[in-house]
Amino acid sequence: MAETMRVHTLGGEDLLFLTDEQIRRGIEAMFFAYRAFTADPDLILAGMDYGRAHHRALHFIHRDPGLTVTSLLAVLGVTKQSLNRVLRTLIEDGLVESRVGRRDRRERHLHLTAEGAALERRLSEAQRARMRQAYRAAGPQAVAGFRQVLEAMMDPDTRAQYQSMKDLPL
Amino acid sequence: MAETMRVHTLGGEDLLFLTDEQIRRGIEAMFFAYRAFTADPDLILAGMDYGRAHHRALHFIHRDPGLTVTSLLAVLGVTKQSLNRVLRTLIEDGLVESRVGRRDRRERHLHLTAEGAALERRLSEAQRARMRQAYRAAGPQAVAGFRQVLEAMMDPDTRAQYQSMKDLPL
DNA sequence: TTGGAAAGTCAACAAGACTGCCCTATCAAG
DNA sequence: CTTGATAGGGCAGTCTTGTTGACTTTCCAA
Repeated sequence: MAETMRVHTLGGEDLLFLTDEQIRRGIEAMFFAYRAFTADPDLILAGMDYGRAHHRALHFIHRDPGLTVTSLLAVLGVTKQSLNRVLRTLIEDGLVESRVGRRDRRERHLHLTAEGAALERRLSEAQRARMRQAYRAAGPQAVAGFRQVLEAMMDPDTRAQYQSMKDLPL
Repeated sequence: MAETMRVHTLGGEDLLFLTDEQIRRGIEAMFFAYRAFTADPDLILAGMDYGRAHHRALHFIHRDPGLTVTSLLAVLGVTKQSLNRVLRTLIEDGLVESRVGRRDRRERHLHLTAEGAALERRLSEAQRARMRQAYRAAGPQAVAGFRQVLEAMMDPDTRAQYQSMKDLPL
């Protein structure tokens, strides 16, 4: 409340966008958009025994094949035990392969099987279709701003990780 | 995969931002940013008996005091039973007041008590602080783009609801 | 060689979503 | 005044996904 309607000017640029009300609008937009963002893959997963967590695991294994359980843990930001349950079902069902590390045999390196890659592609394509449509509707300049704000919102560690991921082969 | 690296030009404007890889980056940005977005309120809630669901209820009751249970249901997009559990604890703990409708006595109109408003403010301020910092870092043009993309991503019904909400008194 | 640290697994529990079914109170229309 | 629809609530049970705690296997360094 304190800042509501406090509008300034700085270097000739108005700061209307920093009003509490404007920020609240952004918060709500984030909530509604994220719900839509996850809706399509969730619908596909609903039939199977899988959920959103499986999708996330498939996504990051696809993006960085051979990554270890610990790395995946760090990216997903969940506990080892939580990930393990998800990973176990994916391995049992033959979607993910877990290979013992050759240099360090404590490590498990994760890869998608053909079947796993197929599901990943299906989920990913559903999600990308919505994203692509939103990008197309909003245009390149809006997309650039979208990405800027999202990056600025991340925790510094996550942001560093995110930015370094761009180097990975897709 | 089909569209990877397919870059076009349309009216002199490049469509690099529609590459599958670019869209994947957007998807990951969305995931990481949303995690940060909910982190601060979650931390506050962690100590109490409440969770994210309580925060959402408080937010929308604050934004639209006196709304009915059914309206709140529609906004949140959850089932009656799921909301009911949350609402019951909030009412029992004296954060939310449920008033019988005067025109239609079947309806329950929801209001925050002083205590409820205080918690809402505390949660909201934590979330807004991050948002404000991100907005400030990215600048007004980026913020406009951010909002455009998020709106384009929503389901049409949600978008209509979201856009009409701007008329509500805060 | 032995002891600590790291990687991963198993078991049990909690939050919060869901469905299905049942109930009351109220309203509105025939 | 009855009857059907609507608003709200409750109970039981399930599922996903997060948590903590305790355990095994493996590695490495003193």
